[in-house]
Amino acid sequence: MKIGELSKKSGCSIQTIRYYEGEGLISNPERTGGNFRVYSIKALKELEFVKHCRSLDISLLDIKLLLELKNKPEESCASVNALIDKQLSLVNKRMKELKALKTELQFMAKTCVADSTIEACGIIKLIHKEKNHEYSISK
Amino acid sequence: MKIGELSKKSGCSIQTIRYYEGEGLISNPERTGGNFRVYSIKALKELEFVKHCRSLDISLLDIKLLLELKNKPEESCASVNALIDKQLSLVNKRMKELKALKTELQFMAKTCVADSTIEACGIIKLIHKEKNHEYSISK
DNA sequence: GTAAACTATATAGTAGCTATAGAGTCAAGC
DNA sequence: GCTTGACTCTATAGCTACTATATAGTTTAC
Repeated sequence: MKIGELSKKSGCSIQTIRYYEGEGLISNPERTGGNFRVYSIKALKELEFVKHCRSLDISLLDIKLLLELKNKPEESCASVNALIDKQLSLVNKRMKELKALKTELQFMAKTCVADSTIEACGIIKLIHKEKNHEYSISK
Repeated sequence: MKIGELSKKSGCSIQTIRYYEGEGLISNPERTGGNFRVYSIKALKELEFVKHCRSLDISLLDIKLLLELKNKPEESCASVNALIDKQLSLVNKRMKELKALKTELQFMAKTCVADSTIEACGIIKLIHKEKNHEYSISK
């Protein structure tokens, strides 16, 4: 198949496929006489692996690492494990941040009574007042 | 004060301060004879406003919008409100995604029994098998 | 034979910074 | 007066993971 078909089957854009090739995440395809890329089912599998890793938010660099590890099937899988753990703690960290963000934004939303003017708007004042200290709910 | 002091007081890097200036998020400072930037407390306040917005993950574009709104104190604050609401739904969306991610990563972590080989590692297999369907916990 | 659909490469743009190169400025100490 | 070190200046490139564009060549259908 050509790149357009691979794109449809994989759900990756044509640009992204070429980009992944350039980054060495999928193997270089054969070419037709007219220099068009030709892909096999194996290539689709490769691409799907990368795509799934990306859906897990694994960085391209780490995906490369995983691919290298896949080529050493006899080695300990501790490194694969470590990578997933790292990914998990990344996700946990970002979730914490988002939760704090959410609380603060909700607090802001509450301080604005609709149909007021910007001058009187609680939100702008809030952004000004708050600095390093907590958004003083109590006290 | 000069940019180094402003950087320390605000917690923004020197580069970032110059970048914000270029983007029009803080006003252009006076210059000394030797072309050094000179800042006042007002400038520090401006920078803190931007920084606080950034800590709320508000985009530079939206911060610009907020700054414009601040200059029209007599207008309705509905737009400020809308901006915060937009930000909130963004955060909610990302939190959902992260939760799904977390569940999947945790599932993966469980499938790996330490000290196995990569060949036998459940994680790599999992990344291969999973496609569009759920990571079949039940069934 | 030609027009539409597809593909190729190269390059620039996105967000929000950070890092670097190369040069100029300023204050303190000798 | 001169040097040294700390600071600042601008301009440019780099980061991640793509997306978009320009320009050109290739296939396929009618």
